[in-house]
Amino acid sequence: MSDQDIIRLDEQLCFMLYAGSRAMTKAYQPMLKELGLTYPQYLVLMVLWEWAQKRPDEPTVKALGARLHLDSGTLTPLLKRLEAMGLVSRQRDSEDERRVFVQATAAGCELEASAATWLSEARESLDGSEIDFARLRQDLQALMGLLSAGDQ
Amino acid sequence: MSDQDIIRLDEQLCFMLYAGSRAMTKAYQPMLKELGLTYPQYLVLMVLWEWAQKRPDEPTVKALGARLHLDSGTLTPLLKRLEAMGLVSRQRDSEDERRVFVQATAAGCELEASAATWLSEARESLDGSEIDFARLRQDLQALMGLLSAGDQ
DNA sequence: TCTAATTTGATTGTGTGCAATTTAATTTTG
DNA sequence: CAAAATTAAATTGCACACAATCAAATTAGA
Repeated sequence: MSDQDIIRLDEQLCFMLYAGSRAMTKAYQPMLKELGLTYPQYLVLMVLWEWAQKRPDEPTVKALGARLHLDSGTLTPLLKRLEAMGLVSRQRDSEDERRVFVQATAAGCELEASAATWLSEARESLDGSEIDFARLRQDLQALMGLLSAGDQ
Repeated sequence: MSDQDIIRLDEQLCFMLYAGSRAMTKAYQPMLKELGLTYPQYLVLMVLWEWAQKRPDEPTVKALGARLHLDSGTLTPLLKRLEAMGLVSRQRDSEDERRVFVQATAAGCELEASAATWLSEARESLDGSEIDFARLRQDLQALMGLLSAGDQ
């Protein structure tokens, strides 16, 4: 394979991932506008909803960052905005004051139902698509594993 | 399927796309640091390299935006930075002064060889992976088509 | 022709991402 | 126990993304 073909083919995967991610964000805009959230804010809330239901412990900023692959430089201001909106509460751990617990408030949890309704409607409109979404998700997960093999 | 399962499953695809895109960006950092570029700057140059070789016309900001799904609010400052680095030239069309032609300079074109070398080495290290990259790319392309069906 | 609509970039403002640094708290070591 | 190392958030600075708006140029219509 020539060097020029390599750079062309390369564009196909790294660029499709980049463009696909932004296209997905755009597809969520109608719902996000209704909820008054940005896409990353929605992802954070989604993790907090799941945490509230399935895990006994409260997530710290660090745990949230590990789940979303985001660092405190991104999460701290984002969480402060969610807190200002009354959707999230932040509380420093009294046992270890370096840590900050994060939790969805009642108002934050109420958004889950609206999101779920909107999503199940959106999903219906995708029925009949040729795309194997489960396989795509699995491939992306495998790719993540490969790409982040070197990370801590 | 319950509403709660829907919101859980949903996370798997929209989030994997979001995280996967950023993981890919991270994987390119060693090369990008060497070239002194950001990831979006690299994507822009990649399109300009391809344009220089395969198309007779010069791309305008609009054409570049259409190819990358980016608008002028993102491209204008990015292109100005590339211009300041001497990697790109911008010239207003004298026939229609609303349009601005963009071109990689000689210095900008020289980066292609380094990128190609780095990529072919990186690709070797992925040999033996279970992932079907061509299929993944095609699935992403199909998804893009589905998601951006409503866009102009 | 003369105005209205359209097109193209540029600008502005908000919100991420992330590298690098700082600060404060905790744990490890000598 | 005290100094050093480590850890968790926060802060800072830069570069995207993108909605909304603006300004200039062109095209279309009456």
